[in-house]
Parts: sequence; C-alpha cells; structure tokens
Amino acid sequence: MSVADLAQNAKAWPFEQARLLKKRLDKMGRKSGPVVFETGYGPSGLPHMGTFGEVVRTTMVLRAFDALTGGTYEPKLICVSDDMDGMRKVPDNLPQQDMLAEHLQKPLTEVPDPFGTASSYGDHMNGRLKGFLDSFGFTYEFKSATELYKSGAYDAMLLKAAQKYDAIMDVMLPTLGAERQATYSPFLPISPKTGRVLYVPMKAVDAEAGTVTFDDEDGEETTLPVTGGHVKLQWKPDFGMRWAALGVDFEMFGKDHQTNAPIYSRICRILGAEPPTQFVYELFLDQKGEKISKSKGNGLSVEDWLKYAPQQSLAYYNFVKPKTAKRLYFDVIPKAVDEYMQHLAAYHGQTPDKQLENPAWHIHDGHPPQDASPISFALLLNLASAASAHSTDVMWGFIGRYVEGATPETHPLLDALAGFAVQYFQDFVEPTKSFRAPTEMERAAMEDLLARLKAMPADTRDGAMIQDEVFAAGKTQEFENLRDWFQALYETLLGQSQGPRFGSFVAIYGVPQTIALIEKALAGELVKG
RNA sequence: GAGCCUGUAGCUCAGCUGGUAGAGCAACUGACUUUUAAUCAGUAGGUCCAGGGUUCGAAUCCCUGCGGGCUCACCA
Repeated sequence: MSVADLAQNAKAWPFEQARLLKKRLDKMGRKSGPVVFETGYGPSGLPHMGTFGEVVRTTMVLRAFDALTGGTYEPKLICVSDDMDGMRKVPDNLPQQDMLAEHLQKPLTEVPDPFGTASSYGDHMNGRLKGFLDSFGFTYEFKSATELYKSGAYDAMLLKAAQKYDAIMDVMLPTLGAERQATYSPFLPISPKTGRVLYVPMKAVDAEAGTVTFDDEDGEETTLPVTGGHVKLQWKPDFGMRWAALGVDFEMFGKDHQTNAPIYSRICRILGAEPPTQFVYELFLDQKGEKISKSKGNGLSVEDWLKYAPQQSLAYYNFVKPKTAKRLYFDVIPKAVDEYMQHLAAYHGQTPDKQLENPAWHIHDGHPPQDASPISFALLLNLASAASAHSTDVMWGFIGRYVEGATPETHPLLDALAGFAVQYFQDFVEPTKSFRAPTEMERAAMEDLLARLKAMPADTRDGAMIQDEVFAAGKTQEFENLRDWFQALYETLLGQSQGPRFGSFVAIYGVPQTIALIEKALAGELVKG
C-alpha cells in the first residue's frame, strides 16, 4: 500500500487538513500544478513563537498534502510580510525613538532603518524574519507586500476592487461600529504629500479610470490610481484580495482571526476567487493558564525554549493538539523533549500506517533520523541536579558509567541533551536549592575530610579510594547513622538532601574543587537567603 | 452576546475509528549501615462534570444542561 493510500486514512491533523485541501482542488477541477500555502507576518514586531508555530504547522500540512497526492502537485509555501502597513506607534524597544516618531503612519518600508543596516525599517525586519526562518531550515518564498503592490502584482485585483466597491462596502459596513462606518474605506491611499497611510473616506471611486478621490491631509482634494502601490487596502479587504491575487489555497491563523475569516472569504469571492482552505489554531497560555499579553511579558520566547531544548521538541509541541489551548512555559519543556524522543525512537519499528501518525514523521518532513538517546531528558536533569553539573564534562563522567562506552562522539544527540540539561539545571533547579550550615559534629567531620583530601594528590581520580576517605572522616565522629553524614554533605555542599555517590562525585568534580567547596561551606558562604 | 476549546487519580494529562479505566509526578509500605530515590519490589487512590438518547455494550458517538478558559466589538 502506497503512502498516498495510507494518507487517505491517516488521522494526524495535518493529513485531515491535507484531505480538505485536496477536496477543494477536486471541486475546482485542478489535477496538477502549483498549490499555494500562505503565512502572513507583521513586520512591526520581531518574529516570535507564533511566527514559528504558524510556519512549522503550515509546513506540516504541506508535507502531508504532498504525501497524500503523491507528488502530483507542486505545493509551495509563501510568506507575505505586511511591510506596507503604516507604523502605528514606535516600538519602545528600538533605538532612535525620536527619529522614528517623525515617520509615524508611513509604510514601514518608507521608515528609515533605526539600526542603519537596511534600506528601511520594514526591510530590516524582513531580514530578521528571513534570518529567523532560515535558522530553522524552512523552505519558503518570501513576498514583500510593498513589492507586490508596487510591482503591479495586485493591480488586476485592485481594479476589480474598485469595480466592486459597493459590494465590498456592503460586506464591511455591517461589521463596523457607527463611528467607524462614517469614515470607513477599504482603500487606504498613501498621501503624495506626507507619505503617510491615510484612513480617510473616499469621495469618489472611478472604476473605469481605476482611481479614487479623497481629501489629502492638508484638505486638498486628490485623485490617485488604485494601482501601482499608490493605494493599499485596509486589513480585512487586503486579506481577501491577497488570497485572490496570489491564488492562495491554504492558510491557517490563530483564533483571534476566527471571527473575521468569513469576511476575508467574502471579499475573496467578490473578487472572483474561491477562498482557501482555512485552519484555526489555538493560542498559547502562560504558566498559570492565563492568556499571554505582550505588556505582561509572560509566556515564553522561541529563544527561551531553544536555550533548554532542541528545536525538534518545539516543533513537537506545536504539532500536538493545535486546537487546544496549551500552556507554554519552561516547565513543559522536559516532557515535550522526552515525548518527542519516544516517538522518534519508536518510529523505525512502526508499520507505515502508524508512521504517518507519528509526530516524528511530521517534524522531520517524513524522514525521521535514526538518532535516539538511550537516556531520557528527565533522567539527565536528575543527573545534572545530583551532580550539581556546570559542564557536560561532569555529566559525561556519570553518563559513561550509566551507558557503557558512550562518549560525546558516539552519542551527539545525548551530548546536546546533556548540555541542555545543565543549562536547565543552572537556571531553574539550582536557584531553588537551599544550603544549610553544618552542625558542630558535621563541621568537625568535614574538617577532618578536608585534611584527608589535601593529603592526596590533586589529580586523584580513584572514586573508591576517595570514598574510603570520606567514610573514614565520618567515622571520626559519633554519627548515629553514617547515612546522616552523607546526607549532611549533600545538604551543606549541594543544597539538596540526596546526591551522587560522594567518592565518584569528588573524582569527577576534582579534589581541589571539592576542597574549595568544603571550605566555602565551612565559612558559611553557601548559606544564603 | 456569538464562536472555538475544555471538564478522566491529589497534580499534569493520555485514552485513536465504541468492548472490563491508563501514564508521569506526588503519596504510602518494604529492602540497602562504604549511605543514596540515578535502585528494586509493592500499595493505595477515579459515579471518567450532570442528565437523557443510540447500542448487546459509551470516558469514547448524538442532544441538552452546568462549570472553566480563550477569541471576537480599536489595530493588524
């Protein structure tokens, strides 16, 4: 049975969407040729989690579609940047605030680049977007709205919009409040005098000539062609017009667009095109299950995630249940990593039909690698914590004993995960540690241990021998139970009640380093807050 | 108000196209005095929100309610 056949019944949501899209094409009688997947991007802000999610998920549908149709179409992903939108306000995280303030309301591609590296602010942000997407290896075609408008790519549809002005207004007006209705226009002319995007009513729309007439900012009546980038469309009509002009076949968007999506579709139909297959995904929530707002700064950035886990785990998290509101916070990372790795490890032993359901198939474009880690991320985190690891060297000291013969060279994935585990430990586990001061008896034993450690060669690597000394030091005191001695070491030196076999720990951590650590503990430097 | 999502063990959730309720963590019991939970063995805990319907059989499908969450009315 071919992959295309199996894909007919695959339950994974990208296949469901792919089948809906196929149905659309069948209805239109299209049996081959290009199929356009679109994602949009607003370049006033930096690429973020939503940008990643939308592109990675759209790519998953694209791959599923390609598998479903066995390569009979030419699917492609285009990424449109709305860089002709007016700059509504100056983002407060940018340099040259005063300079930018002078250019408010102008198209982003007409605003100078405050970083001085690109031809405009919009262009700079487009570069950031492309760099962002490229870093993940996405395949896409970049489109600048400014270029689309200016090059004439939209001209035919813009002229049609002028012809259908009344029909468009009939769709738009009922969706607006009374105040907005009074001045609403689907056409937003760019003032020839000030270069700003104008939100003004149209005094006349001449479908024959393809022009609009309005009062410019200084009150002078002005007529501009709707074509050639002199006029842009307001958001909702723009969305529908873009679908029509670019022949978009599939687009997904967040729930915040859901109510408006039917409007985009109606505009698209008015312009004579069949709107694309659409898919609405849920927005992420923060750690408390509350909505994410930029002003509160809650939630999690892409960079945050990638600091603690491989990118595939983030793709995995985006794959799972896109229609359910999920929490997006640091604490979901370890589980996402382990679930991803479990699916990856299972993949090559699965039957083809199961493979199509496996998230790994979707994350790896249908070709998951053989890679697998013999140790779970959760265990690595325990290890990092137990050993108070600040480097992967320490981690490997323990891993080598756990997995016979493993080295960073033989297990690169494991090495990467070990690095992430160390990072996660340092940032989230270590700060929660609480050190206590040693009791008098413990102090005496620790001083004894100190003397013993100092008596041995600094490069001692014999864990068993060190363990003997630790044990002997404990025996010098009247511990009720020698276990208490070891526990005291953990609590005073590592800030936790459990730890690794102490002799082994010292052997890897280093004798001089351990001496320093004990001295700090005795001096009370580890006890804080 | 409209739309979408959601309600399963103490917590976080899995349960795919209906066939006797699962995982992880937490908890509890027991084993180990060169300790160790990075170990092993074991225990407990759920009217699957409620009520109807379809069925031989429903956590699962349908309807209705109730609870929780989010999105939408400026901008994109």
